Amino acid sequence: MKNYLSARKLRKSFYQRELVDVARCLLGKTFVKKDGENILSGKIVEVEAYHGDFDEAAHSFGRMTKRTEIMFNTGGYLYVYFTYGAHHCCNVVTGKAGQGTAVLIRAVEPLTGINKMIKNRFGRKLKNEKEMFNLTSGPGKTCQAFAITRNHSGVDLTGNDIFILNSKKIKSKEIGVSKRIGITKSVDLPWRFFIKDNPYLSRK
DNA sequence: CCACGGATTGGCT
DNA sequence: GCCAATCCGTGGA
Repeated sequence: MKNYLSARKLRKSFYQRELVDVARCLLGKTFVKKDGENILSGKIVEVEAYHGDFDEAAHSFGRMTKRTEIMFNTGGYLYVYFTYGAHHCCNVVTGKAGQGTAVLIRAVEPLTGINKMIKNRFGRKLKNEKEMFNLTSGPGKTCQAFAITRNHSGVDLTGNDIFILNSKKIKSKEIGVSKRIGITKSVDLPWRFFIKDNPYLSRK
């Protein structure tokens, strides 16, 4: 197997930059979770940005609560929330203390630990090849495949459990931009970013 | 204490 | 394409 995991771990200085810059730069990077014997990893192919100051769709908008406290920390931590009584979604906290800025990981392309991801998602083997593209093609799916729950909210991304590895920067012309998905407020902000034509996107 | 709605998903029409 | 499932965070009484 190609050694996807030899690259260097992203440091706090990467995360503590401006929200949208971090969001775009996260595309193509390798999201990693150590899981006992397994190393689960995937290439980040779709993200969305959320901002506490003026973005009404953000959980951090207007107020800090116990749940969203981690979003107001300095960049470089994980924020995980539970929604619709069924799904977890994970975010990368960015920027400076007090900003309430974070990037939602919406989809990844599986790289290593794929059999474990399949087990976590479906509890069985794949029925067909097509199901590979249903493994991590959404924020809830990705958390399920990586077995990430709100117990992981607050994890330090410069630690050894969950982190992101550097990679070559994705070219601007390869990055698609759109409005965010599934929200009802601040719907017009063009803050969804994705790698064009990647088969693991949550939608085209 | 109670009511309400959600940064989604998958199944059914 | 439409919509129910399902639990918890949040805010108001």
